[in-house]
Amino acid sequence: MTQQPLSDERRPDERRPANDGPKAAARNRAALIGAAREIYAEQGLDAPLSAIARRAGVGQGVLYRHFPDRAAVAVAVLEENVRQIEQAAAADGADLIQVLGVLTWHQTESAAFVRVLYADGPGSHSDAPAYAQALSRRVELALRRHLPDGHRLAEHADDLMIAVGMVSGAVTGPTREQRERRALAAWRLLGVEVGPVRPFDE
Amino acid sequence: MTQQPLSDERRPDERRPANDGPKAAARNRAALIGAAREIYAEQGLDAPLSAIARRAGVGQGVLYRHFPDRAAVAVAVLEENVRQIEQAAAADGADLIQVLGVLTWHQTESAAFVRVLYADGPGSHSDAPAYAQALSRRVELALRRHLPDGHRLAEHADDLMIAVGMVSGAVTGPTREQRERRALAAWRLLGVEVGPVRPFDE
Amino acid sequence: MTQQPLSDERRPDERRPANDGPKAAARNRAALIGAAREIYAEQGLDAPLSAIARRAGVGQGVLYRHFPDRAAVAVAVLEENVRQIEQAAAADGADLIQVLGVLTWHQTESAAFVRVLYADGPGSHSDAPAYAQALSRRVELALRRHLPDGHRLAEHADDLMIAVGMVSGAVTGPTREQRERRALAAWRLLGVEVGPVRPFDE
Amino acid sequence: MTQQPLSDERRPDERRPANDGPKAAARNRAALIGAAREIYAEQGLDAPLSAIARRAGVGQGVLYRHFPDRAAVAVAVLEENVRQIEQAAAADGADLIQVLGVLTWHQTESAAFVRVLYADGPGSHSDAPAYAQALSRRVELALRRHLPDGHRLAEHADDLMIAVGMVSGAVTGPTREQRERRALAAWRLLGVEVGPVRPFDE
DNA sequence: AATGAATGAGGATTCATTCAT
DNA sequence: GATGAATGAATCCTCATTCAT
Repeated sequence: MTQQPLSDERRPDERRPANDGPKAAARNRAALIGAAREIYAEQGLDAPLSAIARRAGVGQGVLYRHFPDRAAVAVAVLEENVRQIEQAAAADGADLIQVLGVLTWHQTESAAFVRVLYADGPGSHSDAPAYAQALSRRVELALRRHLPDGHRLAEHADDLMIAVGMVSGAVTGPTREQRERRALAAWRLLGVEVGPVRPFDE
Repeated sequence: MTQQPLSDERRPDERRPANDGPKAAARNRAALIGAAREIYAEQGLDAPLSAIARRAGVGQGVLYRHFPDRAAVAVAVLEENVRQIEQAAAADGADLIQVLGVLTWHQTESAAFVRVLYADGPGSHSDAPAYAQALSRRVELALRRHLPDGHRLAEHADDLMIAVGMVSGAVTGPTREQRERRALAAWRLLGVEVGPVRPFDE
Repeated sequence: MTQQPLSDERRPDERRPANDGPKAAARNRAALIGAAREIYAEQGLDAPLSAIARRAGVGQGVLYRHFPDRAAVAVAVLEENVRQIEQAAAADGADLIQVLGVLTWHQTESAAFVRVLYADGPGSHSDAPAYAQALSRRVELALRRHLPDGHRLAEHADDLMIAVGMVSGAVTGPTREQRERRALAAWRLLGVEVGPVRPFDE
Repeated sequence: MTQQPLSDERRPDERRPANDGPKAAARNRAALIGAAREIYAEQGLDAPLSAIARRAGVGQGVLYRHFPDRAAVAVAVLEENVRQIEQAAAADGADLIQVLGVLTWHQTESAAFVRVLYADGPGSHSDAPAYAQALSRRVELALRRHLPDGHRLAEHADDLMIAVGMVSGAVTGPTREQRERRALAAWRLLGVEVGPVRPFDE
């Protein structure tokens, strides 16, 4: 996901055996989400769905079997991110600093992350905003669980998620490294300490 | 621009005879920029160009006569915003607080403002990012002109524009009022005072 | 192919159900090439691609699935012609006179034949001239295979294909019969004997 | 006409004074024909009319004042060529060889020459073929005037103009020099002697 | 359950032609 | 008469979505 694939082609290492047994469905779903994550990072959220199916090495029909519409794909990608953040929050000895590190990782991984999570302004076709909002809530809960009472972001109710949005807003640039640098600068401007920026893969 | 037009139709009060001769050119250009501003606010930057032409009450060809491509339209809209910010910065007795108020107005006016100005990440096909960057620079200069030496955002070179990006990131929501509330909360979290949020119209 | 269809409409006898599955692919490709051949003969090479798709009884997308661009369609049509010439050259007991007859048939069939094969002058935007040149070479080889050493067109290296171009240049007129008459006159002026002008179908 | 202009821009040396006196009309007509000749050579006969007007340094309306439709422009260009051929035929001491040299010059100058003169096959929208046919006749008369009785091309009635078409068919290639070489090879294959290939400018 | 071809609507773009100034 | 802006029809091209196999 970090290394940029060079083409739209199905990559050889993802070729699946001709085994079409019952486990294929779950495998396809996972392949689609992974492919979508890559394609989104490369082409943005408006990438053609056919590109995602191709990258996943499945037919277009399979994509529709698993996801009713375009938004559902994006949300599924996002859900994985959110689950990682929740896992980071639930891990032994987790604290806000650690969890923010994982959150920041995902913010810098793909601009898509943000555009889905906060897409409720003008321009959102609002087909699946409800679930996106639920995901936003889950992120908030994971963070708030470790938010000390006197923390800068604990003063007003909305401050926590506004800060998350702010950091996302600061995240621009062609490389992940540059985006991480800007994200960290943003947290610094907010006076908030952040742990190592990395995915959660216990 | 703030009040939502009810439909995509050409509004009756803008109907004009088929051909007003050369004098219509300037008028049409202005109408196109105004229409684009509205359409962008309503539908986002990916709105069909035909919708902009229709809203402006002109044929599609006129749009192409004035703007060679999609990006040129967005940049033209943005340029007006930037010019207002520059004028605010050049006004008598202007200070950072006033200028930030005008900047914030435009940030809350349209998500487009930001997506163009900071669109350099993956997903931007930007053929005209150079000019967008120039606009970004002009905003920075206008602000920096009033940035006192000991200011929070004067410490690191990038802090100023990162902060601008952060506030833009915080700006979501369906109504301008809600977006303004979030923008102000963002500036507060940054510890930066902002003047009245309003366009600059001397 | 020789008889002129009366209209651009999809002909009833070619109407097919909406989706015949994968097997339709080959059939559609053939239908497109056949339709293109007709349309080119009627309207010239600049005919709208939509007309070809309509004549073939398929959607526009199918055309783009099979042929990446306008030139690819023309080349596919041409390739069929060239293949016939090659087959005529490879047939038992073939001689130059026979092969020239088949070549001449295709020259009189459609002006398109020539314009693609020799289109390298100003006005050709040719993105795919390379393949067209390869086709030209294949025609040359098929002819040269039967070109006796002392033949009029064996003197200079370019004479053979210049002669082919010359005959094509002579071929004008609204009916195939008239074009054939002129083609034969052209070969006579060149002092070259030509066999019966007919397609090669074993 | 021979040297390739580098751009579509109006060339400085064709800038006309602001003098809009009565002689402007004739001057504009000439400028349009010259511009059309260049544009046809560069872009082919399907070039946009706007490019011709721009190159001529006049508004689009002027083009329509002088020429009712697209074909009329092409025919006007062609007429100049034909007139030169006629003048060459009428010149003192002219013979077939000289006149064919002038004809060949125009054949190599622009593929357009031919496409108009012989465009009566499929693909011609036949709006102005009558006048084109008249031009063709004028070329034929100019040549026939010097055609000796026992000449190769005097045997059958159509041979003369078929030969002209044949040479045009041989003329391909990106540079005039290459086209001239092929034209001369074509005349050689026809057993016809040709004089120096040059325009007629007594 | 998977495949990938086909459909067809939607949007981009280009020009011929008109016409107010 | 000249200008060149505006119109709008025509064409290109791309996908989202369906569906026979």
